[in-house]
Amino acid sequence: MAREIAKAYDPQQIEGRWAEFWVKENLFRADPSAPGDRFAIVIPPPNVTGSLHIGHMLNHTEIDILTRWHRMRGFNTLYLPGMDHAGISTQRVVVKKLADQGIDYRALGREEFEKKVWAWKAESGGRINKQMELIGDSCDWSREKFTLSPEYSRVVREVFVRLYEEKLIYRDTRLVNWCPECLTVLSDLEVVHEERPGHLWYIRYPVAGNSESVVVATTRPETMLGDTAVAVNPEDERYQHLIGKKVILPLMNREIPIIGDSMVDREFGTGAVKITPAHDPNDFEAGRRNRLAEIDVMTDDGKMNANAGAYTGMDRFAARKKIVQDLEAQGLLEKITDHALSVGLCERSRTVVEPRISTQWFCKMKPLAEPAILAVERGEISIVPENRREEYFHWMRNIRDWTLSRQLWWGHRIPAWYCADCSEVIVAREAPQKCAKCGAQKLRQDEDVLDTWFSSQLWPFVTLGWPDETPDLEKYYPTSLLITGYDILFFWVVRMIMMGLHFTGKVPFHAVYLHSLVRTAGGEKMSKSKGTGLDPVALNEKYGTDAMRFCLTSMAAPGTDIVLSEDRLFGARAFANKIWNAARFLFVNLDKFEEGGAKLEALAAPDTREKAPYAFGGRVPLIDAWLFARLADTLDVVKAAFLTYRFHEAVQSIYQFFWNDFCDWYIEWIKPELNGANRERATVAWQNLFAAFDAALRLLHPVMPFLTEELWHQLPQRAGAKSIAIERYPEARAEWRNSAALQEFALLQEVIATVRAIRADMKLDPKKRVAAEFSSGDAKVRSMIAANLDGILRLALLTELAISDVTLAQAGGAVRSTSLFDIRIVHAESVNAAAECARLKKEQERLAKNNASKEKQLGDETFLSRAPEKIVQGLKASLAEGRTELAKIEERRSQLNCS
RNA sequence: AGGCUCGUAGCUCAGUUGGUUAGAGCGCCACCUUGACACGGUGGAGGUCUGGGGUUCGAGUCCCCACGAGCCUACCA
Repeated sequence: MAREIAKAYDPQQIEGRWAEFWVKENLFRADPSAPGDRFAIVIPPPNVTGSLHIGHMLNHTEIDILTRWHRMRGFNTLYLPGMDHAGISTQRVVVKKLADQGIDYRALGREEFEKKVWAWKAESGGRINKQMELIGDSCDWSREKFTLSPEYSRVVREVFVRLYEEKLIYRDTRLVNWCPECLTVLSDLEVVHEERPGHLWYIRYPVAGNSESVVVATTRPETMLGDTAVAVNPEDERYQHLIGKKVILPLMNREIPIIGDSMVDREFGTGAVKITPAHDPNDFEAGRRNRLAEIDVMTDDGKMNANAGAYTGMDRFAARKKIVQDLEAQGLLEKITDHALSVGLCERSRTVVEPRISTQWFCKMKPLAEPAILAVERGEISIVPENRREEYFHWMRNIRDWTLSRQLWWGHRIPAWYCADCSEVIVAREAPQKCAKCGAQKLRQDEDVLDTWFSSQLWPFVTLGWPDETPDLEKYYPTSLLITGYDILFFWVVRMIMMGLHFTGKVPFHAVYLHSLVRTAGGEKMSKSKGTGLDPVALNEKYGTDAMRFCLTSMAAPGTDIVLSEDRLFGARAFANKIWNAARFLFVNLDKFEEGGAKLEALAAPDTREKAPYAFGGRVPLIDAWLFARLADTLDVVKAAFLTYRFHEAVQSIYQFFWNDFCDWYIEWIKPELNGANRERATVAWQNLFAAFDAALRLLHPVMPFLTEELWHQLPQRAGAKSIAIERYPEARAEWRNSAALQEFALLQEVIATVRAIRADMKLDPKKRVAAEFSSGDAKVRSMIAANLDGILRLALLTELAISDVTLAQAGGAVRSTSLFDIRIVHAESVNAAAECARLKKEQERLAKNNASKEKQLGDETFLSRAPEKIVQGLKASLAEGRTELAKIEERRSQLNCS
């Protein structure tokens, strides 16, 4: 039967098919009652704001690699998918979509708007699930969860009520971050800071009742309309006499007191500060300390309100300009200096955040943080990379209360009701019928919703069934590992740890691996809103999903960010193609072999692959022993690397094994055997080739699932088997390890490379076979060469290789030497003496320099007495080799009469 | 303001506890359109590891300073 396989790998032809197959066959369904150690991982739920970006691709690839790897190694594996309703982000997306259609979402009303968002959720969520399917996520779709599903909401209310009852959630009026565009309060984390050039305006406030005045400096003049005091440091002699007096607030003509407060830095500005309790966090504190009035001068959308006198109705920044002008006109503007300041921006809208006084719900964090700090200190949760652990501690030890409520419509409605009659606040799991205090039935539920992270923080246990004691919770909680980007360490990871400990008494996961961010060429974080994001699906179409997975992980060294480059993608695609063609080689030759009448299926049945490598004539051929030894080494490296999240190391080691060892050496070496006249030898070669290729595919499968699945199904012995994804991962077997074979084959490689180098130097016809001589003083080396002569002759393009123990250095012709052996090509034409002399001179200088530095070190008494014996011996051996080589070079030079 | 990370070949990046001749991919040069693969093969050139100082028998690797790049945290008007 002739197999049809395309010459070049075309991922588009096969990926979609397998993606569908994995879903349809339900291959990744978790079974808590099945045997096997747990490997459970919950997805960091993507936001339903649109589609997955390149960062998700990296995240999912890492998760999926480890999941597939564990699954193949026999673990009871769960990869739980799902999505986050992403309150503010999603609401913004839908509001904008509606606005583009000329619809004001507020006019729509809450209920209608929510319907629109649910429709959007269906669309975006569907797209995301399709993307996940296409990038190969091997998750259990039957367990998909959503943070705003009715079941999830029930648990969110439960948690809110419990925390309220424990007095960890409370309602308070304080200064909060307000976004005038999103029209909601924000937590401190949702405010990003940006350094911007600005000014410091010095404004003169006249003292009431005399001719004195106080000059204050401010970066936000418009807030002066809400000033309720001027503060000076009580120790400051310049102002001491004014404390207790009053100033007249310019523009407003209001008298406000001069107070003493030690918060004032005498060195900064003028040493006198205007106090605006309703618009500045410091001033707010000062105001409360000194019982000052709090005057809010702005509206929700950032305009000046009725308290702003003549400026009422103006935009806050327009008001700033006008106020400065007016002050100047009145001669009250003392001076203006440049002043760089960091402004707080809304993470989502990039609007300047306005500090405002507002009544909101808060969560007390200190008591929750303490056990979470302990858990990490005790090592119950490991955080990788190490430096993030320190960030964790720093953050947790300085944690502040969390503003929970949001003035949005999309989210979990706060389960609090207010009595219209007695103002009682009722927090309950279900809507109460009447006021618990006065019995009135006029109850109004809080309009606000919860910060989206309030629900996400419950993700690891709610998705497994908590608060019910489900088999899933029993088996898979705590989960094994969390993989996510370090940018949401504080938003999400720390909160999950706190909530997990608080509500389940257990850590939510045993390890956290925080991966890199994918950045633009300029080093910036990729962002859709800035247009610098990359669409993974488009890239996958161009290069193949496997190549993308491979490329991203090959660059994912822990602790460093990734700058995705086109070059790397080319390389990854080439690798996929290389494997494809290695398989093609196999299939094409298999056809020829099968025409010879062998029953290969029987020889290479699945259970026989474990017995490889097979022997021929009572002995495993060197090439096979060597390949399996290399495979064992590779498996060791891969295992160690995956267990420490060093994806790049694992992937590079696989690459090296497949391309260099398997393709460049193994396949090239065994070519003649496969279809050779000796059927018995050919059969063994095929058995070993199959076993090796089969193992190599399984080795690669977690990284490149599509390609390996496709090729694995084309292997002849796989006809009845379902998927490589549920095959056993190869284990580095003891009998594969073979350091003698590794050493011996390395010698052959060196011999072949040496001949090739001489040939290239001499510019011999690349197709012409020539005769050569080999010499070594080491009998073992000579016999190893003699035993593998056929392969050497073929790969080095030689007609013969005469073996002797006479050094060839002083012989004529083209000689190249190492400390172990000499090789001479027997060639009628003379060597280009000048070129050879130049090459030898360079070698000579290099060796002489190296030897000299080693001699110097070995002559150093302190080195000899302090360095470990192993190092000293190694250096001595290396010097001996260097000297032998140098001697040979010098001999050659004199023999060639080099100057 | 504090903290963190990075600065290694033309480019993009590896380099685990300090140890003998610092690696890979791409690009480059030469040759090879060979029956798995030109998304290929063979051979080769090319870094003294940003700069300075220190610890050490020994430093790309540890410490200090400087310069450059990026990130995070922060209520100095």
